[in-house]
Order: sequence, then structure tokens, then C-alpha cells
Amino acid sequence: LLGKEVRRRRIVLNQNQKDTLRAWFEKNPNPDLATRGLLAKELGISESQIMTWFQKHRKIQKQVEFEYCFEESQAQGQDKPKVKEAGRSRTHFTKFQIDILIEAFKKNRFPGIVTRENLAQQTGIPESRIHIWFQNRRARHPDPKQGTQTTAQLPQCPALKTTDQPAPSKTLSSSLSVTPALSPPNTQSGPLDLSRVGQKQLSRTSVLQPSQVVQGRGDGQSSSVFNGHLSPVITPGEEGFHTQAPLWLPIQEKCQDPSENSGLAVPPLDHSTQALAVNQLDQKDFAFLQHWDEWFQSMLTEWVPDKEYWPGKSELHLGQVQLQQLASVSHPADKTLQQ
DNA sequence: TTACTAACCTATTCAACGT
DNA sequence: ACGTTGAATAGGTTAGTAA
Repeated sequence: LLGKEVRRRRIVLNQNQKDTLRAWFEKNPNPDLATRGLLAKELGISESQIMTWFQKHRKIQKQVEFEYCFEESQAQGQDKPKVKEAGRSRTHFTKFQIDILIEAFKKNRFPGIVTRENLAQQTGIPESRIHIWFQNRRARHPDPKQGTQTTAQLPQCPALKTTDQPAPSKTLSSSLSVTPALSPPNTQSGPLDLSRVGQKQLSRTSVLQPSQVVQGRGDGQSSSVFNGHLSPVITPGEEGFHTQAPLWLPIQEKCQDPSENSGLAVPPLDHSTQALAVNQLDQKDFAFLQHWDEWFQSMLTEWVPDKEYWPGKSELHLGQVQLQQLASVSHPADKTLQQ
């Protein structure tokens, strides 16, 4: 926004690069670090870009395979033997390297590409490994400055806790995948397992990316408020779940270093700003949100975990009625909801 | 303007390795 | 066997680029 570092400049692979990558992918969809390095040299792009490309294509291939299996599976002789990568290699960082990384982490938990590359140069560690290191570090060392609330409490930064799905305004805007807004808590990967609640964390509550927290759509609409509002924080209670809706989520995005974080994090929104955001809603908006919250809560209180109903990873099969219900309460002013 | 997709994120799991 | 932690995966969003 202000010329600060954002993310790695997006490149567009040329045909030759794509062909080469595809050829390598066919030979081995899981190249190790050394192989990726070689490829990177050959193609003139970075190893982490190679890594990203392969990650994406593994996903795509899985999806394709799944669809293929779904269509003509049963009879055919199951999946072909895949190229199995030899044991996962593990990078060993020296204390010197770790010290540098930890220092950098203290300064900024979300280093942009420039910082990561600087660190790579300082430490001699490939940038992609540094990226992974920061991911792991963030996951395992929650920011102490974010307070000591548990994840079941009010959302905290840099990540805004929500239910495990995006807010309806987003959800509905893309392909009417209504599942998210109606998903019961912690069910993205299957039935709710209450035994785990309260241990490490509420499993499968998703966390918005820093950039997802407050970023409006730039169209003057109060989507950010919607985002916060429509994401009830669901806490397990003795008799089920309690939502904390309606929620005017106190968004306190905290950039580590505004001058050079990845640029995905957004500046903190102080309380006056929040209040303003809320006040800016007109009565129609407010009535709608109240209506939504009531409906949402009623849906949640009616919901009963049913193992048969949540068999696997993803889909929640909703009845037509629920879909229509959801659609019918779309905010008239929010065009994205109309879709 | 829209579709595509690289770059990025969290959450979770796998697995190497030191104890 | 277990804890730590690097690597991988799943599932998502953001934003730059080409059509």
C-alpha cells in the first residue's frame, strides 16, 4: 500500500518453464531440496518458487485422481504405484543460524520476501526453508504480546479466530458453497471430538490470515464488519456449544513491523475505529445483522452432532431448505451475498 | 472486467533425530 | 518411547497478470 514490502513479486512461468516442470513432475512429483535447487538453476527461478509450483500441482493431481476414481473407479485395478520419495530429508540448523532466525522472528513474525532472502544470505539456509521455519515457529510459538487468552475466547491477533469457515459474505460470493456458514464447530475434518477440546487448542478453528482480518473490499461497504460479525466464536460448553454472537469482534491486528512485514498484515484497528465501523452501519444493516445472528444461533442450537452425517473431510450435505433459508436472509445491500 | 494462478496463510500431520 | 522440530499436506485467501 505504501510501497512497503509486500510479497514476492508474482512471476508468470513461460511455456518452456512449464513444460520442464511438468516433465519433472511426471518423473517425480516430490522432488527433494537438492533436485528443486537444480531445477531452479536450470529454469532461472528460485527454489521456493519451484516448491510452490510442485505443491500446487500435487494438489491438482490429487484432485484429478479423485475425480477420475470417482467416475470410473470401482472395477479398475486400483491406483498405480507412485514414485515414492526416499525418506524425508531434514535440514539441520546450527545454533548460529537458529539465533539469527530467532532474532528475526522477535522483530517480525511475518517476514516478507526481502527479509527472508536477507536471512537466507546471512545464514546460508535456502529461502524456502526459512519460510517454512517461520511457519513452524508461528504455529508453535504464539505471540505473547497477543495476550494469554485461549483460542476459545475472543479472537486475537494477528489471527482472528472464527468458526472454521469464512464468513457468509465471502462464502456466498463464491459458488454458493454454503457449507461454511453452517458448519458445526470443529467439523472440517470430521466429527467433533470433544475429548480434545481444551487440550492443545480448539482443533480446526481456522484463523484468518493477517490480511484477511480487516481488509475491506475497498468499495465502501462494511464487509469487514460483516466478516467479524458473522463469525461466531463457538466455545464448547457443558451442554453443547455457546456462540458469542452477535459479535463485534475487537480486531487488534498487530503488525510486527509495519515498515517491513509481508504487507499482508494490516495495521491495528483501535477501539475508536471499531466503534466507528459499527456506528457506520445503518439501521438496515443492523437489523439484518441481528436477524442473521438470531437465525445463526438458532441453527447452532438445533444442530446435533451426528457422526453419520460428518463422515469425512469436507462436505456437509445440507438440505435444500437450509440452503434456501440461508439465501433468503442475504443482505439486500450486499451484492456478493446475492450470488 | 474476469479468470487464472503464484504467493501467501493457518492448522494439522508426518517423520527424523536426539535424549 | 518420547519430545522437539523440519517438512509436507489440506484447505483456504490475496493479489498480479493475461485474455
